[in-house]
Amino acid sequence: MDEELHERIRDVVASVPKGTVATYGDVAKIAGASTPRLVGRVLAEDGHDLPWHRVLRADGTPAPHLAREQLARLRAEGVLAEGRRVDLRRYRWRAP
DNA sequence: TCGATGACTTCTT
DNA sequence: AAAGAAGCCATCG
Repeated sequence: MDEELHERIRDVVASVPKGTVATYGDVAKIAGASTPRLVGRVLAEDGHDLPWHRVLRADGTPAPHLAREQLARLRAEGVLAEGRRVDLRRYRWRAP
């Protein structure tokens, strides 16, 4: 069932270390999702208990409606964002 | 069944 | 650099 994929995505998001961020594409790739859209969809549905704020887009810019909350939470974890863009070169998470 | 939508990415103009 | 289009998967009317 797709629950496994769901679970895998949640696991990957939960595996992102504090003070670090990951892109949807990376999460999708690591979790085994065929497309990053699935990650976004899963987070929108079951991401309420996950550090979804550590997941950004490929450009380092979060979604428009979440940007405010996202950047605030990231900043609280030590991730400094320039305007509404995060320095992925610096904070991007690397899979072990 | 078909068409539209969305926490996306990448290529081409 | 900025904008448009295509590709992708799941859900909803």
